[in-house]
Amino acid sequence: MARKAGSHAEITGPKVREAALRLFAQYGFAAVSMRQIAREVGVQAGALYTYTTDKQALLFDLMHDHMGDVLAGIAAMPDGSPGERLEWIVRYHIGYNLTHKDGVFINYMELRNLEPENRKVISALRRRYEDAVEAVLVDGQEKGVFQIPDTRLATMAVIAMLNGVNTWYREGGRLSQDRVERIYWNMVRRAVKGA
Amino acid sequence: MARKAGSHAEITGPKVREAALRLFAQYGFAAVSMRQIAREVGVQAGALYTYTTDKQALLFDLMHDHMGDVLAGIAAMPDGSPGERLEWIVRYHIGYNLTHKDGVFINYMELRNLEPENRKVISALRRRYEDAVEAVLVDGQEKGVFQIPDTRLATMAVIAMLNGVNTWYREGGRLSQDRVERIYWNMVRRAVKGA
DNA sequence: GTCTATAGTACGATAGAC
DNA sequence: GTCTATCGTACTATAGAC
Repeated sequence: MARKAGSHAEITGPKVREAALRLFAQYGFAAVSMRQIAREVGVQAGALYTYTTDKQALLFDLMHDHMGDVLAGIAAMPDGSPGERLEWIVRYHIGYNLTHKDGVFINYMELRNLEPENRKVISALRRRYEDAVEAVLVDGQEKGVFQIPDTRLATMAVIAMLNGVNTWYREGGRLSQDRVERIYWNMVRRAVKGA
Repeated sequence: MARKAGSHAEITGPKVREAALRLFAQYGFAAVSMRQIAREVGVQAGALYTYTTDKQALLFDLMHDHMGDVLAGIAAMPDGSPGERLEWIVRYHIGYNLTHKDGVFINYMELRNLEPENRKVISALRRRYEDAVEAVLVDGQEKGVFQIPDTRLATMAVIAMLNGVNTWYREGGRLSQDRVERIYWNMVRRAVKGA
């Protein structure tokens, strides 16, 4: 116990990632120093480079893993009618975002701090998520249960609307998460149905 | 002409602000140095401090002026029915955002880089904008032309949806700005009306 | 109003000891 | 695997000359 130096690979690795995720989300990638991350973890700055080749790779790995998680989640969408699947997406998106605030925040704030090749990778993953949402809208449109003038715009509109929840929702606030999900589903449902 | 040093207060001041706005929007406040701004303007770094007390004040002034402009715009909303006013807001919001991309971007990305007191000021101005939008929803609700389960959530949902346009809209792309405004108004209209 | 020069600090990353 | 020490660089902001 309490030794100052030793081998802690299984513990330190995840701690570095957790600290970086939290600090990047709070202050922004450019504003956070490697020394600051190290202090949070409880090691010296040099020790971080056992776990990441450099600061850029640390950011990219966090964003990449986040998108993998998001995509695995939406791939598990149950079968059902277009309406049922769209409601599932609304709830999944809000629920996931509220339980992974830091990852969500970084993934849409720090794209510009990725080097071009890394940015391409993350953008492509994000695009896959958008396509999964749009596929449900297209299906509903073809089946005649949705009336959507432009499924691409509707996709972007729905995602932006749902992302907005993270900017104001506070646990223990005026509305429960379930109530928020219901209200948003109500608005989305009406927006994609005929007038 | 071509003198290296001289008095250019009327020219340099605005140039500093324009350069800072553009660079902060592109790379983020924390990632941009005063030297970088100076290089863009064509002066030495020290000369910037004639126009701003420090980097923080430069950011705050840009954000503050942006919000003043936004609020002056929405204060000029014409009279009309709730539906007419909401349509006006949709078009104003999209149009303003697309013609002031950098200011919009900074104002919602750089809040966390403001010192606490400055942040309070900007947050209060943003809140005034939200309140102006909500007032229209409340009016329509009271007049029975809107059916909205929660006007505050609907306000946040509408604003988030409209903000999303800036993330994907490209001039000369698939859709004209007017077409985008129509489609978004169509979705908003349906979202706030009864099913 | 702008310049040059600089004080004082912090940064990312690496080398070598343990 | 982590430490200490450090290289080379960059930063914000200020002082004083012009």
